[in-house]
Amino acid sequence: MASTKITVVRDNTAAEQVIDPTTTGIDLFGEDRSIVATKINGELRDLARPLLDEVEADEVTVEAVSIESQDGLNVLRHSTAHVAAQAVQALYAEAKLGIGPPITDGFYYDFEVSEPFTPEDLRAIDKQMSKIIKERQRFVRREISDDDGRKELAAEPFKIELIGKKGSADDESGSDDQGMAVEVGAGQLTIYDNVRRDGSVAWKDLCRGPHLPHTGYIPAYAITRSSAAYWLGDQSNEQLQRVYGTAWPSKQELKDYQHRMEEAAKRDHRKLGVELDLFSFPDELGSGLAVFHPKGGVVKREMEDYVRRRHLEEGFSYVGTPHLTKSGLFETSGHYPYYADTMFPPMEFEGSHYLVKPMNCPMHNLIYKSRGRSYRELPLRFFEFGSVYRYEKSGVVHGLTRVRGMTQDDSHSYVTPEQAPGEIKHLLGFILGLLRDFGLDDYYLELSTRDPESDKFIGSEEQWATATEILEQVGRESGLDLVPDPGGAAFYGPKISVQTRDAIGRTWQMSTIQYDFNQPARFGLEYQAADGTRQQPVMIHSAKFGSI
RNA sequence: GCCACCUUAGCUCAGUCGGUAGAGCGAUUCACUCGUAAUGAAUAGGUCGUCGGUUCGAUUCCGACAGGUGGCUCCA
Repeated sequence: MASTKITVVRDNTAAEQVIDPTTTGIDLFGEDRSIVATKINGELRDLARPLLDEVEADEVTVEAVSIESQDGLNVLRHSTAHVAAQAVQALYAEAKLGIGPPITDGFYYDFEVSEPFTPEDLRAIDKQMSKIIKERQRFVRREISDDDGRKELAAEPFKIELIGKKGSADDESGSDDQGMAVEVGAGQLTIYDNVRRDGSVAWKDLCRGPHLPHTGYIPAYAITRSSAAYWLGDQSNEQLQRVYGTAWPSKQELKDYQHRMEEAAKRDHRKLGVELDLFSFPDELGSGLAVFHPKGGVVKREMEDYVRRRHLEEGFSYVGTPHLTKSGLFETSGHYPYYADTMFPPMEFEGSHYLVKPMNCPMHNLIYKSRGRSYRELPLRFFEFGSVYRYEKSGVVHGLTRVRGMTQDDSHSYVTPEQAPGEIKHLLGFILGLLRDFGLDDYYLELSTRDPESDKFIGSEEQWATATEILEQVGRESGLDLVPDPGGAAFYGPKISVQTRDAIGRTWQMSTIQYDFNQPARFGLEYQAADGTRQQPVMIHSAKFGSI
C-alpha cells in the first residue's frame, strides 16, 4: 500500500486528499502551533503520529484539532501537566507520580512527596517548567507490553497500580478520568518520552496521550496552587500533593483568565457580605452559623416574600413545623441510620431523645397523615421555610453556600403515581423560572442515580428503575444538559439537581427534585382512590435555593 | 474529617531578629454646605483569635483548641 485516499477536515471544510502511510499530522497541517492534534475517524491522536498508524478502516477522515477547541485545550493542558510533573521530579527526585488530567480551565498533577509543596516550591516548579518549554522537548509515543511497563516503571508505584486497572476508554471532555486510562489495547501500554533535541530522553510517563508535538507548543501557562488530594479520590487511600495549573493558547488569554479570576474574587458573596454589611458568622456561634444584619435581612425577607408568593401561586400550601423532634421520627423515615453521624447529637429529656431536624420531609408527612386524604386532593403540595441543622464536616463549610444551620425553601408534593411525571415536569419548570428570576441562568442538570454496587438504599429495583426513568425523561425534555451522576442518589430515591456555576466556575448544587417512593410507605401514607381502595401516594421533594 | 496555609483596630494590611504596636479606609466630633466613587480638621478604637508551655519578660518561639482560606472526601 503506497498511499491512501482520505478525507481531510480543517476549519470545517472537507477535502479529499491522497497521502502516503508515513505522513504525520505535522506534515499535513504544518507546524505553526495552531493545530495541536489530529482526530482520525473521531479518535484524538498525536499530531506527530503517522496519520494511518494502526488505522484499519477503509475510509479515513482526518480532522485538524485546533488549540482553541475543547479537545485542543485538553491536549495543551494535559501536556502542560506532563511538563509540571517533569519539573517536579527534576526538583524533588523522590516524588512519585500520580495522575495528571486536564480540568476546566487547566490541569493538575498528583505526587507523593516527602514534604508538601510550599509557595516557594511552586515558584521553583514554574521556573523549571519554563526551562523545559524552552528546550522544545518532543513528546514521543511508544507502545510496550504490560509486563515491560511494570519493569520500566518499577520506581513509580502509583503508575504500576494503574496498569491492569480497568481504565475507562471514554474520552469525556473535562473528565477527571483522563490520564487514568492507561491501556491502549489488551496488555498494551503507551509511554511518552520527553526527548531533547540532541535525542536524549529527559523524562517519561505512562500515559494514553495524546500530547502536543513538543513542549514549545505551550504558549502560556501558570502554576496556580497546590493542595492535598486522596489517591484516586478515595478517602481511605493515602493523600498525595496536587499541583494545579492552567494553560492557554496565548499569553493574552492567560491574562484574561487571571483577570476573570480576580474580578470574580471581588464578587465573592462572602466578601460582599462583609462589605455590604449583610451577614456574618460570629465565632461565638460556631462554624457555619450565620446571623443576618439589617441590610442582609432586607435581602433575605425580599427573597422569602417572593419565593413564598410564587409557591402559593403554583398551588402550594404554606405550612409550618418545629425545629425539634423525638428521634423516633427519623427512625420511621429511615434517615437515622444513614445520617446519624451528620446530625447534631440527640438531647435527652423526660425520658425521650430529641433531635434537631436536618430535614423537613418527615414532618410534612405527618401533616399529610393528620387526616384521611382523597384522590381529589392530590396533588397535595406543602411548602415552608424550614430551618434545618446539619453537622457538616469542619472542612466543608463555605460562606452561605454550605452551612450548619439554614432555612430551606422546602416543598413536598404528594401525588398519585400517574401524576408523578407531570408534577416533576411542572416542578422543574417552576424551579428554573425561579432561578432565572434571580438572574441565575448558567446551570445544567445532573441526574443522580443509584450505585448498583451499593447496598445503601431502600426500595425495590423496579421502583428505582421507574423513578429514574421518569426523572431522566423530564430532564431530557427540559432541553438542558443532563449530566449523569451514577451513585449520587440519596438512599431513598434518585434525584435531578440543578448545578449552577459561581463567578469563578466552581459548580454548586442549587436545587433538587427527588422522587421518593419510600417515605410514603414507611409513614403509611394513603389516599382513597376513586374506586374506594386505599392507595399509596408518591412524594416528590424539591428545594429551590436550598439555603437562604 | 484529611493536607497546606492563615488569624494584629469595624475593613484592608504593615510591624516587632522576644521588651505590651502602626498606616490607609471606615467610625465619631467640629467646621464647611461644599461635595455627590474619598470637603477639611480633630478624636476615639487593639489585654496582636483563645488557653497552656518555654522565658526575667511572648503579640512575636512551642503546643492544644477555635475560627477562616484553598483543595480532597462528603453533601439528605
